[in-house]
Amino acid sequence: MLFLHKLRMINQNIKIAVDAIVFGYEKGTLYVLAVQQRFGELADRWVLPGGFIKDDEPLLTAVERELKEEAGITVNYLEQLGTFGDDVNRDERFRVISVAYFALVNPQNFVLKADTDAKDARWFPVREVPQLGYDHNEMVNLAHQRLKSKLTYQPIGFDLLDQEFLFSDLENLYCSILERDIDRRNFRKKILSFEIVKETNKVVKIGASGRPGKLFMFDKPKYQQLLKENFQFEIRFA
Amino acid sequence: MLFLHKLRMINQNIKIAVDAIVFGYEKGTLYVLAVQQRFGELADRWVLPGGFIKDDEPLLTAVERELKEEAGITVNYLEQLGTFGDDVNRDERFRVISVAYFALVNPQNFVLKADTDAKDARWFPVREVPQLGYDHNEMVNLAHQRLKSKLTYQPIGFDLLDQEFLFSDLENLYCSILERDIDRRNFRKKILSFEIVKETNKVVKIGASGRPGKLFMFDKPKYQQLLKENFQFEIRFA
DNA sequence: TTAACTTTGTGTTGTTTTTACACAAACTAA
DNA sequence: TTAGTTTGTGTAAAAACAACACAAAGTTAA
Repeated sequence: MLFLHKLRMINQNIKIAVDAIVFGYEKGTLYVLAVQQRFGELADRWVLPGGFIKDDEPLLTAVERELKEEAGITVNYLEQLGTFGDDVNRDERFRVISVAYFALVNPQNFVLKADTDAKDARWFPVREVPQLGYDHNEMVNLAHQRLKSKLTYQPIGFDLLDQEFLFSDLENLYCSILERDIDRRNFRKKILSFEIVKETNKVVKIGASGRPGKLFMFDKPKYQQLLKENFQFEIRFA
Repeated sequence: MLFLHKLRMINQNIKIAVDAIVFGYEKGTLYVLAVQQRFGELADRWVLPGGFIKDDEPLLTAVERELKEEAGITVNYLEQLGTFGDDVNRDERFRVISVAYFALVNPQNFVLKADTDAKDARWFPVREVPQLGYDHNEMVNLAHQRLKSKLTYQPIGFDLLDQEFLFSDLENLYCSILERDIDRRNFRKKILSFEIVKETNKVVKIGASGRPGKLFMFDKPKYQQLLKENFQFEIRFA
């Protein structure tokens, strides 16, 4: 940290922003949220939701606020991804350092309402994200990698699903995000062995064909307790 | 990101700093680098090396510069740890958001020379780090956890050792940092199975007793090549 | 009502990986 | 030359993983 005698010399001209990479998942496709700028020379350009933080505002609060303002959503999972500040010209106007956040929403929050600040807010399939402003495509890529790797060592997939889900939903989520085949029996065995999902006694049929399936839920309290006991979630499949 | 019509409203009063948690390792003990502030009301207080970034300076450059200035060292490994900006009063003077970096040095760089800005620079055993200024103890804890977990899935331990090392050095490093016993035979088998360490043909005796051992080296090019081929480093022991 | 189709649900076996474990070789110091 | 220290090495039992197929419960259409 700087020392007091230097204080007078501090005259930084750098702004701080937050940006969020929000993932949503539906029927085998992973989506990323982007918003369209409303004003300025660069209006109409797609970017990640985000914005400058206020002087007295914690970083996390700023992200949550921007997500509300620009897309009208509340996320299910939120963690810091990383801070982008090595490219001094990443913003064309003046120097901005941005703290990027990684977020997941479940389908309940999948409905968007572009609000005051954004002209539009849309979900893009992660493979079809258009060119975004600033270094936001880089952020998306980094977040996408993070999602893939976290999926294997943290039970984070549940945050992309409804509270109650079919086992096949979970399995398809893993298959499609990790882009590999998974043996249904081994997957089920593995997940159940952790004892962090509990079976409801509801049975539903989804598509209009096939045998109805049981609904399951993530048992979060149980998971948190297991964590204290040195439990390690991990999924690795051939 | 903010939109242009709002530009006039941006008048952030927040400063940005970087801080580094630098780990060194010697003879079974893990050390963290701290510096003593030289000036100001809070002189003499121990803190992590770091400081404010310059307007046109990439974050990484700023950390490297501060490490040079305050402790006269160059690190062996450097990555972003996280950004601390949720506690609006983490700095008692005014709002500072700090990007924390995680760094490793090898014993060559273990010699410190407190330079212009710091009164003193010292290695503290990680278990005996004194109370530091700001939220720096939190940073140390987070970095310590990161080190422990990274050790198991990235060949990062080599960055804490001399370029040439005995197998027992590596083993002891793992034992002491992860705080668990490791079976010497299984460990050696595992590491060798990755084929990322090569044997030199030097043989040395270190302490003045016992059978001399071969020196080994980390084969970084080989490792980087294996990475491209989907190689996964991983160490997990009972 | 039955046959064809779709999706859920379940066990076993062979293979690979992990764990546990002990003794000889090379040197030093007394 | 004996006792002490550190390096170096193999095997067997246990656990985890991978591969694999068929019956049950429903729908739809002939």
